[in-house]
Amino acid sequence: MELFAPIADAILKAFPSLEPADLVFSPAPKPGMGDMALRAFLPAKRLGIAPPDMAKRIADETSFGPEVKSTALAGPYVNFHIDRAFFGRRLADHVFDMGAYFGSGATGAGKTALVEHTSINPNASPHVGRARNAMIGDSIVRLLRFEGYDVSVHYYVNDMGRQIGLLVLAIEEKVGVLAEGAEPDIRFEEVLDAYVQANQRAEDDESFAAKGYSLLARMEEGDPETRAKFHAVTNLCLNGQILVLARLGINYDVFDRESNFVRDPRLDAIVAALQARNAVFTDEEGRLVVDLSALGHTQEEGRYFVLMRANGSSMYGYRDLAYTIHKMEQCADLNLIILGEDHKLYAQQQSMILEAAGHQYPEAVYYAYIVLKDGKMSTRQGKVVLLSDFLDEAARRSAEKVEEQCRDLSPEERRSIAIKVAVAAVRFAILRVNPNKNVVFDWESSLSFSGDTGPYVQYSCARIASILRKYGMDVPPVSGSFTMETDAEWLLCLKLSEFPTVVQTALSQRSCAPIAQYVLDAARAFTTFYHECPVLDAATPALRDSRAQLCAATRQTLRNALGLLGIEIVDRM
RNA sequence: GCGCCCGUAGCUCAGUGGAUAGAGCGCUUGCCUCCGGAGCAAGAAGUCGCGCGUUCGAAUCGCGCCGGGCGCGCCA
Repeated sequence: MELFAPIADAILKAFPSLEPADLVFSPAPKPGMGDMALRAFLPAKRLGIAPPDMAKRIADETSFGPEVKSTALAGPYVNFHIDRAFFGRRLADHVFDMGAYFGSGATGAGKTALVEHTSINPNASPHVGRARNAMIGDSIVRLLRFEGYDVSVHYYVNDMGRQIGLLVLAIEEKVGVLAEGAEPDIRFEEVLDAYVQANQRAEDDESFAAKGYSLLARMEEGDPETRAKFHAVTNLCLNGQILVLARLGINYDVFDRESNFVRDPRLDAIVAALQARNAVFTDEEGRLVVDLSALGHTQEEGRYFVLMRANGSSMYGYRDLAYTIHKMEQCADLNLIILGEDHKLYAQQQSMILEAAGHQYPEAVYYAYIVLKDGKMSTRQGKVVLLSDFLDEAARRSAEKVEEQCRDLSPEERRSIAIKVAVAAVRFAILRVNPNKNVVFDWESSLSFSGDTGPYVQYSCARIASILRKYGMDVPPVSGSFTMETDAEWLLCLKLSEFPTVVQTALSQRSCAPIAQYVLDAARAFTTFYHECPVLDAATPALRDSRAQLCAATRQTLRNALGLLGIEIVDRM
């Protein structure tokens, strides 16, 4: 919010050639130096004078209102001593007015967005590496919705391919022939083992691998019996995956099946467009190959992109072209896809091919992998930490804590709290790091409940709830006066006022990591306030009311910010 | 080899041109008759990978190295 708009307006009145964006306010390095500072660099550039001179002119030539008590020059900075209570009142009013929307810039109002994320192969229980995609995607979805976008969340179900063919064979050997409409007699949790075994066997046994290919070929021809087998297996896996992801609060609107895009008529137009550019050829072994150098690709690496095998079956990347066109047709405003960094070249190739045919590729958001201490995870090799195991352990640990802290609550209430705390620990641990950094997975640090963690922030909220319970009303009355005595109160105010800016930063970076960082800063600012400023035992009733309002404003801000991360606040924990 | 990403305290990470580079974990020392100790206060710990440049000013921008991750024609 423009907390300092009254000050900015006064300066703009004195210097009409300045733009509002030139006036950047920030906290002073130390409260003793001032309540907040204005940097003179941008205004100085605008007026073509030296920053220290600009600072002096602003201080001298602006007629400030009574909310400015004094100014002090410090080189290129103007430090302000202001009426803190005036701005505290302004901040609290604004937060209460906006409520659940405090922080939103409403930049998506009237717009639609389509986000594809997760899109795990339906072959086994998801591991925590895959979950990074889902959590990043889900948080971006929450951010876009907060900004007012009408968002549709898509999950691409890769229900084709050799891997699935092999899995079908392996499961049939285990439980008998898969028939149309019948549920396979195998639990979701057992599929990972079957998948690992199937891949191992395909490596060792050529005839088994060949059977996988021929099953895939029948699938692609549209053979109804084969389709039923594939669907039986992929549905089992997809349903299992959705349940695990739902535990993290991650949900989807649309499931798009790859098998629906096999013989898509739109693909013919693409090949025609490539032919017109002389960018596609059939190689000596009969494969249909795109030569991207004809489309402006300059490197030798990634120059060739195979669309179809010699036996006439299509590659994943071919079917994906049709799917992308399908998505783009549905949403013009903002079309995002969350991809692992290993897909960068692939996405570039897809983009070039589509552009050659007059289409566009979505805006890609990349993330680096979560790796184990001894290398990357691999579902195919069974070298994974399963998301469900990870969540179970997080829930077990938080339940232990809640048991000892909340004995007066019912078992159901305690369970609900324990789950929220576990989700907070897991989501926060993943989301707080910059997505393009590798994360080395470590059970202890990602399940920690103390320090820079989601539960630490929830704990601040629980303390606020506790104070407000004793204070006696949910939201303190908005009264005309506001009282503020300490630096801690003021610094908390400043921190809360930064939230809308942080949301815009996250939006432009397409990352919720700044939100996570912000939430920690805000919780720390609150904790300092909490220790230095008694609320219920405040010296005067006016101070007590003001501090209670600050508590409520903090809780609203934390609730909104944590919501973007998919973390719920709790009143008890 | 080529392309993209990363390199900041012992460890995990913030800090996308501005005041003395900040947190957490771990370590040392204190703090629960005091609104919740999942917490707080204090201390020790840094050639911001290395070098050269741009700038009044660089952890931040450019170039070159070094180290790590990912990718580079019939996997998805």
